Amino acid sequence: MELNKKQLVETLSRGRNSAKKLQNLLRQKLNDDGLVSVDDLVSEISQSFYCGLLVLNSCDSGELSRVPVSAHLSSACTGNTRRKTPAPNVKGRRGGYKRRKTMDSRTVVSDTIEDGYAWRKYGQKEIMNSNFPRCYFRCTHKQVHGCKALKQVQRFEDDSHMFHIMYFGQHTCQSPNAPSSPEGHDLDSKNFNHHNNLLNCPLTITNNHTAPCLKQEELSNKVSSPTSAQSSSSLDLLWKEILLNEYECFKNDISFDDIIC
DNA sequence: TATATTTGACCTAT
DNA sequence: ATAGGTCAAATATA
Repeated sequence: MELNKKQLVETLSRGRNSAKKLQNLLRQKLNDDGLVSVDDLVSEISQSFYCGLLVLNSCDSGELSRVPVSAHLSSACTGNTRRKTPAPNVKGRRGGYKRRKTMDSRTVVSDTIEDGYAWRKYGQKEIMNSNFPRCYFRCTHKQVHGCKALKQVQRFEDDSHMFHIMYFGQHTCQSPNAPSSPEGHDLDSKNFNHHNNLLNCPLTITNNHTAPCLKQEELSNKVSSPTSAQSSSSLDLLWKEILLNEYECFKNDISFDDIIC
């Protein structure tokens, strides 16, 4: 594990440096119209790598802290009082829970919890050694279509803009809001080279020990058309370098659960 | 009124 | 014993 962590630190560092290079390159090449959104996106990429490094470092130092829960994820603490009287004893009516295995799960690092699907929140928990609560969602169409898709969202420790999102199970519903490439459908590893999609893709990690995948999400509304800014072969090379860095993590069989202590 | 959210209680795995 | 995942009553909102 120690060796894996070292490899991960090196890989993330290289990825972050590559993103920085790309950012500098874009600043030279783009006009003012395209600069803002693309620049923001590259900053996010760089920030993602930085977050990963921070998480690793915080694991090493063992630093723990408790800070107030963010209002964004936890509007729970609004002072509203609920259940003035204790709930009746319902022991015996519940049971059958199974702690979920991490297999068949997918992890997404994104700056938004939106993914095009309709989710219904069913729980929230304070997590040990974590500044932010973990929120639990299930598909809104569970009742109608029996859709078993689940989602957990937790904000990153050291960066209030990024979310660690874990998906469990596949969407079996036909949600009208569902994106064309739902998160439940892992892309083939061939798509790793499809750089036209990459500007819009937050980092996705699968736990089923298959090839890494990338996910199309709604960051598309934040960035200008990738094709307009990617004619340069040097840009292609930089993107490939960033993606190869990501791929190396999984070639070495490092799962995200290993990173998040 | 229907649907969604909040949150304490309950349950299982470790 | 504890942490994390889920349930479900109470409450909020459209």
